[in-house]
Amino acid sequence: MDLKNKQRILITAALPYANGRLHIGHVAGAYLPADQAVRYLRLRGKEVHFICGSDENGAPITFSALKENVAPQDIVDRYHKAIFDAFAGLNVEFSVYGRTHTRRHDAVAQDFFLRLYERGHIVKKTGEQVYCTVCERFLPDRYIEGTCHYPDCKSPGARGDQCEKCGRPIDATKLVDPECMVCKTLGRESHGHIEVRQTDHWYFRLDSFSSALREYLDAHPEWRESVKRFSYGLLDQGLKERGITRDMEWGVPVPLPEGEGKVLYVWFDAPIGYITFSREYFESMEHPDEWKDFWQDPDAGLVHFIGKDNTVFHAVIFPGMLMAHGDYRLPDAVVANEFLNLEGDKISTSRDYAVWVDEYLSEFPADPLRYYLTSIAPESADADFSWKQFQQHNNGELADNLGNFIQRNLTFCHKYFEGKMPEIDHPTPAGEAVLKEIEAARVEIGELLEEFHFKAALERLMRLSQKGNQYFAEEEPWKSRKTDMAACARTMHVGMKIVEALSVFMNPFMPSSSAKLRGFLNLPAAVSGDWYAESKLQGGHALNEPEVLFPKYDDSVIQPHIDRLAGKLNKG
RNA sequence: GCCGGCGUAGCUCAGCGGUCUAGAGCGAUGGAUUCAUAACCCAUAGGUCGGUGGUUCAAUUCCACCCGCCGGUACCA
Repeated sequence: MDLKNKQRILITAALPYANGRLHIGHVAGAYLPADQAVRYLRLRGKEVHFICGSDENGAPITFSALKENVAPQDIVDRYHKAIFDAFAGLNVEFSVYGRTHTRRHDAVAQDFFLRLYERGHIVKKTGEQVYCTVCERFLPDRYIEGTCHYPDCKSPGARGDQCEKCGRPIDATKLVDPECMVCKTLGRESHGHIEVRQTDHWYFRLDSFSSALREYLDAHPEWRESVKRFSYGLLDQGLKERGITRDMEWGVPVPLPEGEGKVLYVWFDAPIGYITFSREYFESMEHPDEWKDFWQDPDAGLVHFIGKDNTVFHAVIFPGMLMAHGDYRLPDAVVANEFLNLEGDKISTSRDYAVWVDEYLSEFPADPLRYYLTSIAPESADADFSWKQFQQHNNGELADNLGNFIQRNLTFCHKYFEGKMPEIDHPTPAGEAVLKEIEAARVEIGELLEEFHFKAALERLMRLSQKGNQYFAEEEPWKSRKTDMAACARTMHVGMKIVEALSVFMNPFMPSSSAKLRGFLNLPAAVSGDWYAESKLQGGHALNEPEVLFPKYDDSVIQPHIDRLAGKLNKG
């Protein structure tokens, strides 16, 4: 995605919906790859800003508030903080983590809406919608249930958007014996008070950008297959006007006189949040106009990281909105991951069938999770998280391969070289080969990361570590140190170069372990701007005392997690 | 229903514009070794590449149909 030639890059990660805790599916989908890209690009000396924040509007938040008998603001305050803390614990470090339920965001989103309105890209239409007379509000289709209106189905439990039984789309206004799920959740009588009422809404004329959007996709053959397939699929079916307003109080008010009691649809305002937060960020940096460099100047880079469920909004609708507005450039890339399952089943927040980040972090450090999630990253197909496999990857790869390689080198230097980097006159041919291998890894890991192939990049890193172990075994420094210290030093000097290189290459994937290792090496932790351009570890350099970098976890700490999830399934 | 994905060694997966005797990691077996988190290193293990048919000199890789899972279907975000 030709980021190589871009010096200034803005990266966004999908805005988490502030209505629940953060789980591993979210992390693997968007935030971890985005964070790794940010860290890598910075190592390459790019100016990178990482934009994210809470998506705080939308109907589900108001329903959560009803359920808990608190204000919607209480809900978003709670989860905004919880999610931010979880990110911090995982070392996912944003330049800014904003929120959308603010006056400022209202203003930015309203301006955006008005611009489209004035340019004729938004039209008002009157339609029928289901209304609950007890809740005194219109309901999203998902929140009513009834009997399927297809004569050959007539199954109960059909939702307003789709019949669970026959799978066909439902016209919510035609459901038989509709039931308000909000009332039901709140323990109220849920039948008999659903009406169909007329209401006005504004629609974004996405259809008028069909050909422009197709050209946009055509210009990006390098995007991931799944994103292209999905987006072209939508275009082939024919785009429709999208309703972008809702009858609610909670959200960004529609900035029109007739818009009383209506707000912008959450998915219209959410991506505009990227713009709001960018502006807030650069204002806080006292460069209030600099956001324009990234949103309007094609020389800068703009990349969105998302989960595949957001593809329609980021690859089609938002670009359409930006086109309609006219002042914006289009994103260079939309990087979407597939879904992460858990122990073979779908992650389900409502059933508490998930690995929550805060829960994980109360017991384990961030890096083993970052490592495992990257090693199974759902880049081209859905992947499956299993605790057993987490344990195996941690113990067998992180600890036994990478950690042990580092450990054996460092302790060897401390035992037989007085804690110093061994001095060397000249490397052996085998040593030369290893140095070339380091350079090859540097280039290849870099290329893979530039193309957002995080899983392959991590595998490449691990192969370097394995190479190091092979070298160590072949050279047998434990023998030469008894007979030929100069030969031993030649071996260890080169081995330590691998350790040093790993300390840099590890950084995007496992930042805190990278920093720790840099500490053992007595090198500056911050390697910003330096993708191992040259070795800083010269002969005689004093090393610090190492500790075990990646401890192993035995069954006693893993099994309870497996049991907990199995319990959730049995009940569900 | 329609659109899309998946089904490859015991397990988890690479392989997605037909060239090698179909690969990797883990697991298993044998060997070597002791610097290291009983770690590492070497060797081996022969899986009808979901099924059937077709195109082709040649298909896991292309096409058709079938079986089994899964996702989307635009007011869930």
